[in-house]
Amino acid sequence: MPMAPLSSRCTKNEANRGAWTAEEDQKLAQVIEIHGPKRWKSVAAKAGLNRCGKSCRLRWMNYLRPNIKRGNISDQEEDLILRLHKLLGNRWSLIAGRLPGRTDNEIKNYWNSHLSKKIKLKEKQNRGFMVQSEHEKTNVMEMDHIVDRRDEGTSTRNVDSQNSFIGDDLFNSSGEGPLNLEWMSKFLEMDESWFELLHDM
DNA sequence: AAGTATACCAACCGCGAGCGC
DNA sequence: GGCGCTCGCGGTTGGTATACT
Repeated sequence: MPMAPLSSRCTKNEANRGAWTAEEDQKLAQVIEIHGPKRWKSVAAKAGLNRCGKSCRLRWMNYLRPNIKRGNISDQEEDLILRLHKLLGNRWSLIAGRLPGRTDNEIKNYWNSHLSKKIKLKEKQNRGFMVQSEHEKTNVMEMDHIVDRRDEGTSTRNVDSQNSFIGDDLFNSSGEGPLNLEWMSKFLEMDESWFELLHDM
């Protein structure tokens, strides 16, 4: 396994690791307020933090940034995550970009700890396996609730079939290779209206 | 009450892309 | 064009909280 470039790794001098303290948060926020969220290495140095720039960036992006929403992901947001994931796969930053106030890390965690399990259980149930625990039952019921809402109304169905088409097109890409890159770039340049459709569903 | 298993999530790691020199 | 630096992304780890036995 080739080593990553030295510049991408935290050095021995940047020894402070683990959970951030309130004091560190405050120092970081102060420096960013003055210098802006860029040049993370120098931000870390200016703040007098024994942390690498990467760590500072992550802390800012996931916790200290203004307008961050934390916890309590709503049904609507969950629904949107499911749809976007179906469409985009594990493109967490893109998905997060469509959920104001949510971070890629939070969505990734939410997916890994909640949604992926729910989906597996749903598939298990669809294959005819018994759902045994109360926890499993709750998960399946929640998935049913989301699917039911998605299937309400003809306009929803129409949009859903459009999504399916887009998703299939996106991931099948004329049968060769994992992605149609030309299509993907067009998709990423799409205006907001298509995503508003997702919100309205 | 104590030990163990599981769930959750903050933080770290490695990699690749973009940019400037 | 090559090199080094910086940034952003997605995968993974590890600590803590909670549930279960």
